[in-house]
Amino acid sequence: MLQHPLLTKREYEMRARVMKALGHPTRLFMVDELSRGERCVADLTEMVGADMSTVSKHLTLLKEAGLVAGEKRGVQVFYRLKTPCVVKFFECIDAVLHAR
Amino acid sequence: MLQHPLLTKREYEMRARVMKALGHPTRLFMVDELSRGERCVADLTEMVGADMSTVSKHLTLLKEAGLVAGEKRGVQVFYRLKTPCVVKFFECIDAVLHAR
DNA sequence: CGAATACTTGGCGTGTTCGCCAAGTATTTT
DNA sequence: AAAATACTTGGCGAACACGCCAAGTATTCG
Repeated sequence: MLQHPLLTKREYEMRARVMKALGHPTRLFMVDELSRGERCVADLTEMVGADMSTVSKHLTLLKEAGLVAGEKRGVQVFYRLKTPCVVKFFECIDAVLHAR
Repeated sequence: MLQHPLLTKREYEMRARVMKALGHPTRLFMVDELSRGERCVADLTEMVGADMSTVSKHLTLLKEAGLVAGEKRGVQVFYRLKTPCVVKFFECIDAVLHAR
């Protein structure tokens, strides 16, 4: 990374942060689910089967990575996928998995 | 994840493992570099600027995730990218980053 | 205003990741 | 066979991630 970096160190760090955000089964599930439409935290919590605080933290992490956005409507917060291209990752990942 | 999972829990775990492997700046750099052609560990070590043992462990992790393959030739080990489609992730990631 | 609902945030224990150093293996060279 | 090169593996401390519970905030409803 010292000599002739293709990108800067900081750029790789930023990219890594996005990939890291997707590196958890629960967050991957939520992204998959959000690709079908917006969901509120309570719905996701029920689907995931964890504490709501845990789900909320996962969503915060995804939001900080720039992958989702949340909008408060009344007492609920609805999350949606900001960058649907992420869904295309899955095809490639499955190719990786099947090639083993 | 309990009710009506789009995929099984295990499938999300397997996918997460692949994404996790890409969730580190050094590994992301190496994948990027390997997309240009095979490289031996010493070359990558010099580029990354870390201990060779560290780089070797990163490569092992990428290999276990199914992303790269290593081939020993003489005293060197050359790594190559097994699934070039991973490179396409970067476009989307940058879209995510620029959309913030 | 008080209670209820839907979330977020703080804190904490546990487990995982990451980096280096040191030691081990394998291949080539002398 | 000994030395050198190119790795890999083990071990260890520091930092980070993850889960739950408890407490806090915000909005709505009676």
